[in-house]
Amino acid sequence: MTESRHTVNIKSRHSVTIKEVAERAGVSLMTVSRVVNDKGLVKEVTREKVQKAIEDLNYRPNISARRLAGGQALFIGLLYHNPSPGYLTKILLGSLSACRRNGHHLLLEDLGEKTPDSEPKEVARSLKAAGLDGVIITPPMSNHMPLIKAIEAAGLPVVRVSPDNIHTTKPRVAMDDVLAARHMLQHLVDKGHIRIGFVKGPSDHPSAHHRFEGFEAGMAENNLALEDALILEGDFTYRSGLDAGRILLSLDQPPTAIFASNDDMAAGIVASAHMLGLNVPDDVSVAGFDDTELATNIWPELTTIQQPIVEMSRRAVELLIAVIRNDKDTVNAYRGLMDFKLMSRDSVQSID
Amino acid sequence: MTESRHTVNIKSRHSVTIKEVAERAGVSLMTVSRVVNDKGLVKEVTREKVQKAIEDLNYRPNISARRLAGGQALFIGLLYHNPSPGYLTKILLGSLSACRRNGHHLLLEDLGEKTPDSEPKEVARSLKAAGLDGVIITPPMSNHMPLIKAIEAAGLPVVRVSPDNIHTTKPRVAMDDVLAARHMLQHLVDKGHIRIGFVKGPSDHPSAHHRFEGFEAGMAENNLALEDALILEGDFTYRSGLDAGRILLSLDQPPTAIFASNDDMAAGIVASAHMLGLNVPDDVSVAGFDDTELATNIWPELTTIQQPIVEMSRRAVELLIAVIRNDKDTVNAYRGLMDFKLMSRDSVQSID
DNA sequence: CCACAAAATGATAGCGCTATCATTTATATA
DNA sequence: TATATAAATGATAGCGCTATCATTTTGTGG
Repeated sequence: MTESRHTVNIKSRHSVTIKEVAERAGVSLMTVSRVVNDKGLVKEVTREKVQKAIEDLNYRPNISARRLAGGQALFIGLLYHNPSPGYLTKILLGSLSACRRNGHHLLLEDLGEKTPDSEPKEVARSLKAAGLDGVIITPPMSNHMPLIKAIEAAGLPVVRVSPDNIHTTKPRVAMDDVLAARHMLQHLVDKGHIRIGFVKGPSDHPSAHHRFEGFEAGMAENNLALEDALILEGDFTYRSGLDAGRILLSLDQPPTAIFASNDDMAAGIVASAHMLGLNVPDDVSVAGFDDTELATNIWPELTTIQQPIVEMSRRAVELLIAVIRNDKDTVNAYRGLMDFKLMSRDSVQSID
Repeated sequence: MTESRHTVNIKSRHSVTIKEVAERAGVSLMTVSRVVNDKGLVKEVTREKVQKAIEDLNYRPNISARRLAGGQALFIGLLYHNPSPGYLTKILLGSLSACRRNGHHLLLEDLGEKTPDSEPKEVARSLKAAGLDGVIITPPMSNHMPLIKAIEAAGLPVVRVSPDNIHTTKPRVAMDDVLAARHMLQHLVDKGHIRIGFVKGPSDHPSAHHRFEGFEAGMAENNLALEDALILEGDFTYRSGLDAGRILLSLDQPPTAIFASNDDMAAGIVASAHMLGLNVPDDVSVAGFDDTELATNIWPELTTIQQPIVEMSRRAVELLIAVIRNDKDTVNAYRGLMDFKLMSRDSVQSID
């Protein structure tokens, strides 16, 4: 903050226009616009003069004027269907942030009211009729192929968030569940656990396969044999975790650690341990997946895999813009899978 | 959808302008604008003609143009600090919806990075400098009086969401915790419960007082005596619910129902019951408050009080706009407390 | 110094709509 | 019928900015 700034009557965000900056810097409107938009073709001396005027006047561009004049504002649809609130929050934060930065509109579309199973074509048509330029589809609808095909057939570009087929060549944003599950398994092995139980998600759910695949790969890497009695299947609910935990912890030789395919089931397993008078993590360590709100609500807090949801949704917006703009460089730059994070908390400990 | 619509080449949302509607309806731009904005001074016959043209062409106003021309777009700051994700989601959905409908900008401000306890004036100054027209403050910051006073002193109108002092004459949006708690207590009594335990929130938290006040009032209305041993204090965490549940359920005469001041503690009480080999709700009914995600994640699902958060945040935006516009009628219309909803689920049952 | 090309800068119409003032039409009254 | 008033409609400048074309400045080579 320069001293001269305190003598300027700053009324509101919209009072300082590009005209005033131009006058103060002694250049034209267009030169200010070029500086603001990093357009090049501006001499460094001139640029510095303009930058100073911008700072002195606390100039902020008027987004509405930019959009109207530039005619470049896109309308991006974000489709969701019964997400967990924690997941939707992060999706919203990331996508809103990316839209704001790029001067685009984000329109939320809750498919819960639309019974998408019945009429994919009708949904696609109404999205098109709403004037959307492209669509981001979040789980679980990111795996609903009839709907996706209908939207693409309607001529709308689509970016999918965490589709089950992460190897698709179509635009998608995802992290690697297999690698993340291997990482968690390795974490348990590094803590000395050898006898490790695993609770799968529902077999009709491909992400459940990916997580199990990572568990299997990690066991193989550590030359640990899979034992059928230690591998059960749940349905991603707390109740199914309760049931699985009761079975695993009642074995003659119970596991010293249990890795559940999501946090809800992990929380149910913790509750089962407590029902059986066991202490977590002293008697059994429990790990989850997803880092939902539940993971830190219960006691002890869960060790789990955190998905970078905010960053994924931000990237989904940027990828969709690149697709719409036919910006192949950016599309290619975003092919990679995103990093996850292992959140080590109180539900896992080393074997003494 | 009329038949004639299918013969129109609809390119995108921005292709149909007010000019095209005017031509089709045989009126001026301003007449279309008046119809679109419900401005009055338009004959019914003319209005119908314009409406038909709007529908035929699927005209949608260009928000950027409206904001730029109208010069009425406000920048509304939404301040939050470590909210639960479920809470923030609903706040976002409601406030975004209200902002979109009114053509205003919503700017999110996460106070978590700003250590608001240290510099309320600095926070207020930066909000003002960002060009905001007004601010919505969500819990827990809606009770941070130094910050609120600093923001008001900086000349920014403030609307608080769920402040602890719901009787304040300053603009706020809230529901009645006392009445809601009375309602839940009555629900338990109507189910035949007489011996009812209560777990308070932390005594330095005014909403905890309100909920206890409602419990007390409901007990008095039903001529039920308060028994000290049945009333404990937790700190709104799952762990404190575990502890309180263990104590209450180990009494010589345990309660037949326990009402916890929030869902986290209620979930901990359910876990304690399970640890003690008790069945919920057969052996003890458990009720919570807030209807957080946790309430339906655990098993059995909690009977609880649901706050109308989406509607509250929508109203907060509209109230703030009314304050900024000095629209006293609307400000007065929004003085009332908002309705809650009792969500009756599996954790409470009648005494046989 | 001159000619030419490239870089830098400037002027302005227009983006879609609305606030405001001007004009036209309809209605009421004498 | 004439006049005044109210209701309804229309014309247009301008909101803040950018795409585009025009003009000026600078740098290079002969």
